[in-house]
Amino acid sequence: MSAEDTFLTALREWMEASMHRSFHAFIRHNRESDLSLSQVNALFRLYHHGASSVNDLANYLGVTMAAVSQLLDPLIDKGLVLRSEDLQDRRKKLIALTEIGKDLVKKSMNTRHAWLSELSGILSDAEKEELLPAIKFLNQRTRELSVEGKRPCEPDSEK
Amino acid sequence: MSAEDTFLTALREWMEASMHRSFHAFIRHNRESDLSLSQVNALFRLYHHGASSVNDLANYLGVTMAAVSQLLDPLIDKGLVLRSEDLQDRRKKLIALTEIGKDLVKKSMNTRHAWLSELSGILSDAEKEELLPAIKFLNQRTRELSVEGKRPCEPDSEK
DNA sequence: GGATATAGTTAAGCCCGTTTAACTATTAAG
DNA sequence: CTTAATAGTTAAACGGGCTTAACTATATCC
Repeated sequence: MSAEDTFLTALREWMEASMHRSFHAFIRHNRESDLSLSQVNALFRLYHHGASSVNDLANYLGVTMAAVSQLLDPLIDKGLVLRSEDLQDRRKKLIALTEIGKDLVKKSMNTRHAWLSELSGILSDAEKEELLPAIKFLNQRTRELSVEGKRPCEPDSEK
Repeated sequence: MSAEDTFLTALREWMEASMHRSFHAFIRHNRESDLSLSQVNALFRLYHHGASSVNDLANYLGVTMAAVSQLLDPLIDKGLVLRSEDLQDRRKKLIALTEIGKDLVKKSMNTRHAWLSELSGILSDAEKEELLPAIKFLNQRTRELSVEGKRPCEPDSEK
């Protein structure tokens, strides 16, 4: 097994375990909220990508603009999201998170990642100190990957 | 900021970025398949937890047994899952992944984690070698965490 | 043995997220 | 100016996932 493969295998194992642990919390949390999966995904997209058009969100979520337009209404009513005109092109609308919306996303992420505290709990201070640089390094290099904002998503349909 | 906080913050940032990158691929992949979210979750549960009863799956998914019983039918038709009697308690059924089912889960995970290859690609061999012990260590300690979780499927083959 | 509880399936009906289609408004093209 | 294309909204209809309720079968308790 090459060094490349060993590294990828270890990384994949870490991701599988992480996703599995985070996912259950996510599904349950989502079911308890009165938001649909698409609504939650839209909020996360806005959180990571910044203000977007309805079309962007539709492409990202893989649904029609009509669906997005409708799923946004309750989000606006709840004050999670703001819908304003794009001054460059007045056909477009700019969808953006409000502070309340951002808080909700952060809270949701913390629920998903509650198990990380548990993990942190069984590590000694020395171990954490030793791991920290590696994690920070991974974060930094991941940020460099295909910089956000490059392209909302792949145009799988003609666009 | 305490060492504990610094560590947790770094870990959380890593998880947020990972989840965000993996999630889009997951949603799209899921939408393209003709499986519902619950069906996919059931398959993942079976993969990580091993053979389960209908009741177990219902609790895990947060739905009724009736729902599980119905969502399993197509999975059995497709040959992804096997439904057999529990010899200890003949009221129960044992739901288990077939080889085809395991392959599908693995394939799905690889799609989700495709971006890891991209990450690996921008790292030098020296960097990977330096990161490897930290990742392996995290994997090991995470495995110890498992209170709820059972053993995953034996990692028999690599794809 | 008889009563009750648990595990699972089936069918009917509901809910709600999505699509389709029709419409408005703005921009771009000829 | 006229025509076509793009962005978004709205309403109606569809479809699928879930629940409830009724039923079968096995296990447990007295």
